[in-house]
Amino acid sequence: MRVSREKAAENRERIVETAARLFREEGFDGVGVDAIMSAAGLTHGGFYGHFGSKDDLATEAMTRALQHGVEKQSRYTNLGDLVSGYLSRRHRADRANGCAIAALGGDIVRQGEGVRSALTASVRRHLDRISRLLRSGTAAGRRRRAITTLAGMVGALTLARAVNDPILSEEILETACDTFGGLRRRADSHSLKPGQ
Amino acid sequence: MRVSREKAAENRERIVETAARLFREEGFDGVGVDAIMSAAGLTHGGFYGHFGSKDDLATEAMTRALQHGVEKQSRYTNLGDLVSGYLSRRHRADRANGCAIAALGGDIVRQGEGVRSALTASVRRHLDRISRLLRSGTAAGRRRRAITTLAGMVGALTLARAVNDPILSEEILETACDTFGGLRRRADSHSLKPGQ
DNA sequence: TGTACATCAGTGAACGCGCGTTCACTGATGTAC
DNA sequence: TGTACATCAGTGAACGCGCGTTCACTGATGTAC
Repeated sequence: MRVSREKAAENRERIVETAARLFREEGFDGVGVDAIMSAAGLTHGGFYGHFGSKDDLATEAMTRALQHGVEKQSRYTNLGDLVSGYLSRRHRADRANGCAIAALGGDIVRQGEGVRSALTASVRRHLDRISRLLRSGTAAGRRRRAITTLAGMVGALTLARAVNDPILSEEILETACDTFGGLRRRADSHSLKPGQ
Repeated sequence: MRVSREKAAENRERIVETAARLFREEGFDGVGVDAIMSAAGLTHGGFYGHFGSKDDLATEAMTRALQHGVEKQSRYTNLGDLVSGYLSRRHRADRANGCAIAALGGDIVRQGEGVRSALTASVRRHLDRISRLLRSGTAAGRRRRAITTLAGMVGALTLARAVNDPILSEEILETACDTFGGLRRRADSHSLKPGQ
């Protein structure tokens, strides 16, 4: 059942993309080689013709997912849109196609250096991206705000997903969206009224 | 090799505490029943005398870890200390005894309802705690700031741990610490200088 | 208080299943002439 | 362009290991008298 080189390359590509989705959805240990290959429309035996090990695929798939994330953020031309896209109900519900840092951030510490380097590069680009969208302040100040904004986004999405209660989840999403997106920045950062 | 009831209760307790540490360090799938029991100074066979399944232990251990987290935060009397304790090098390095939300937040979505309910309760208590430490603003404003502060803390710790480069990690930790802890609140939230 | 027996916490071997990985095989693709 | 052969992408059975779980057994603890 040989397949054309072109088709084989497509298959490999599809395996990586499928894995990138499944890993984000189920975690690294939550999905097996068999499940990935099936989801890609192949059988598990062919896996090692494409990759040296499941770990190798994990590295490649994560790198891919992180790249997608950067590309997605690069489309935005203002911070409010970027943040409300990230902190949306859609993103909260769709782990499989969403931010790899939020989906697997906690597990990435235990992954190989390849994945961690890819993540670090991705974080840097996100920070540059956000920093560029900030309209005011010094370069250093914008850098700091980029860091706190990214941290706030990742943390808020993690919390909104982890929490059991839809109302609290919604509250987290909306509040973080308003604050980090810029709507409530001044109002929330310190008291409106003097006294106490 | 029967053991006194008191000793047996201690053993059970030690299993839960050990599991709470190991799960945070290695993830739910990263550590087996055998490893947990060994670390607790017992053999794996006795496990099912204490728990119905590994999942049952996971629920109990996570609940415990989350409680510890709330207790730890409750000791602080001002926000700056709380945040700089959370966003410290020590906490970054010590996943095993640190915040369960940051360590396992991404995996908790896939856990049972028991764990998620415990996490939700824990988030609520953290928010109340932080809200109470905020000195200024309306109740609603403090609530919002509590949410963005918690999100920022969790996200910053996750990023600082995940990132490969110690310098970037440090920068994230310090910036988030200053901003969410209150030191740079006004300076970062909007431009210091008019123009541009 | 002391003795005899029942209980049961913990032990370690064993089971079964799933998962990562290997391998002999198939048959379509690619290539040499 | 057509034919003959080599290559190799993909298949599916099989292997081995680890892990969650079970179980017969041990011997100290708890209890009844």
